[in-house]
Formats: sequence, C-alpha cells, structure tokens
Amino acid sequence: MTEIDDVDHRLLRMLREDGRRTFSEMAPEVGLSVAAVKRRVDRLRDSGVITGFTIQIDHAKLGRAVEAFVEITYTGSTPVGEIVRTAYRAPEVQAVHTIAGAPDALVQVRVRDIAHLQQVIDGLRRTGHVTGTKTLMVLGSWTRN
Amino acid sequence: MTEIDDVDHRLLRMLREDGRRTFSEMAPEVGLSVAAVKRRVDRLRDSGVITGFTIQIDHAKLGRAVEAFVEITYTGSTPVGEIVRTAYRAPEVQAVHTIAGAPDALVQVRVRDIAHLQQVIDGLRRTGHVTGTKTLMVLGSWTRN
DNA sequence: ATTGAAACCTTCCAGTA
DNA sequence: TACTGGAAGGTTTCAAT
Repeated sequence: MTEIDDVDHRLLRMLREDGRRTFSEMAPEVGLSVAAVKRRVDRLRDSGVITGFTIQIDHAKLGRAVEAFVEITYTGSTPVGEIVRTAYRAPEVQAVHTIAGAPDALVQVRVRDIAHLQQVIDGLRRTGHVTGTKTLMVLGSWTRN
Repeated sequence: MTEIDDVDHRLLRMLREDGRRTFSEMAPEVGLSVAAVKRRVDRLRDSGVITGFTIQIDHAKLGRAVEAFVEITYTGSTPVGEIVRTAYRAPEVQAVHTIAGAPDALVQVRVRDIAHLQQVIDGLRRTGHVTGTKTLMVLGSWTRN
C-alpha cells in the first residue's frame, strides 16, 4: 500500500466531486503550488489509486429508466471466470459482483422497461449453469460523489 | 427527453472511457470541428445527460479492501427518506438503493476489514426501524467503463 | 518548491451553409 | 439551426534554479 497523506485525500475528494477540477484551482485550496499538486495527482495515478477519469450519466435520460439488481446462483461446478463472462456479455449489464455464499453473483442491470428487463433476465438464466435468480427492482438510488 | 444522435453516443462512450479526453482529441474521431464537439458536450451537460465528471478509485489501495452489499428490511411504517438518510450517514456507505419488495434497501459499503464491516452493519441495524439484514460479501467486481 | 517559457487546450465570436 | 475557423486567454507541462 502506498503512503497517502491528508493532502492526497483532499485532492481525491475534490476530484471525485469534479474530475475536471484544474491543478491551478486545487493548488490554493491545499496550500501547494500547481506543480506540486500535479506531481501528487500523477503519483496517485501511477500508484494505481486513481484508476481513471470518467463521467456520470443519467441513464434515464438515455431511455434506460429501469434499474435492477439480479442475484444469481450457479451450480457448484461453475468457475468464477465463466460467471463473469456470461453475465458481462449483455450490454445492459453495468456491473458484476461475485459473492461469497449465496447468491453467487450480484448483477446490476439497466434497461428500458419491464419487458426489456424480462428479456435480459431470461438471457442471464440461459447462459452458464444458472440454478436460480432473484430480481431486486430499484426504486431510487443515492451514490456518494 | 432530449434528442441524442449517434455522434452524441460516441462522445459519451469516449468520455466514459476517459473523462479527460479533450475536445480537440475527440473532434477528428467524430469528424466535427472542436467548437461543434464542445457545443454537443455542453448540451449533454445542460440537458442533464452528463451529470458530472469524476475519478475512479481503487479503494483497496486506500485501506478499504473489503466490499459488501447489505440488504435491509424495515418495518412497514418506515418512510423512504429516513431509510436513505440513516444509511447514508455512515461514511463507509458508498450507495443506497431503495428496492420494491423485499428487501427494502440495498446498501453498498466499503470497509477496512471484517471487524470494521461488523461495526458498520451494527450501525445500520441500530438506526431506523430495521427488522433484518443480510450481508453479501463481494469477492470480485467488474464494472463497465 | 518555485519560476519561467513553450505548447496545448478551451472558449468565444463572427461568418457560412 | 448547426457547423467552421481563427484569435484570445488560461492551463498544462517541462526544465532550471
């Protein structure tokens, strides 16, 4: 594990709130020079703490208003790699988490409507050696920035 | 809903892969001028499709190696706002999803270790009118970029 | 850590199809 | 209405102190 001090944590929080904040904007807030801030952010990227820059999207505005988590259980002989690969194949799948215990996987999906959800779940059930699924329909989400 | 054409989708995909991609870098890829690309990205932000820019963080490198989802059920009289507020209070909570049916909420947490997880779950159980929890320990995660 | 300079990007405005 | 092109201002980046 790399050494992360308080200034690094503040820089991370600022960038999590706005990934486009400029070095010259952050420098006075942490009391360092622009170059020093750049060196720290570069180090956070090189050490793998920051894995990338991205955007947050309102999927509802893109016609995918329905969000759900699908819990999946597999036969005991199904390897993890296959679990992830088969689930991840569907473009509606946003994330796959493998789980210790039951269920074996938790899959986050985003779809247009209920009919589309049905179709994606059917696809998940068909692939691999699925023994059962349980779907958790999301009513609302609050994610930490 | 705003009109999103193919070029907009390509810009969104590029920015999701790298939120720092510059206008001048994207312009030739979509066959437009820099100013035209800026106008489109501005419009995607103004219309609320792009809700923000952020960074992706490897939390394990920050000393929070353990990830889990906690399913929570509440008494029938608990309002949604309180569900979210009480869960969201803990800084270990990354996201709160309210669910239709059972459970009532799915809470994503990141913690240092199992002892820390125990402590956070205890905190979740104490607040509000929780009638039960079930914890899904994450072994691995794959998120779409 | 700071300074200074070069290169690059963003931003805006007027012009054009 | 949407795109192009150029010019101005700011930011990043690198080298030297």
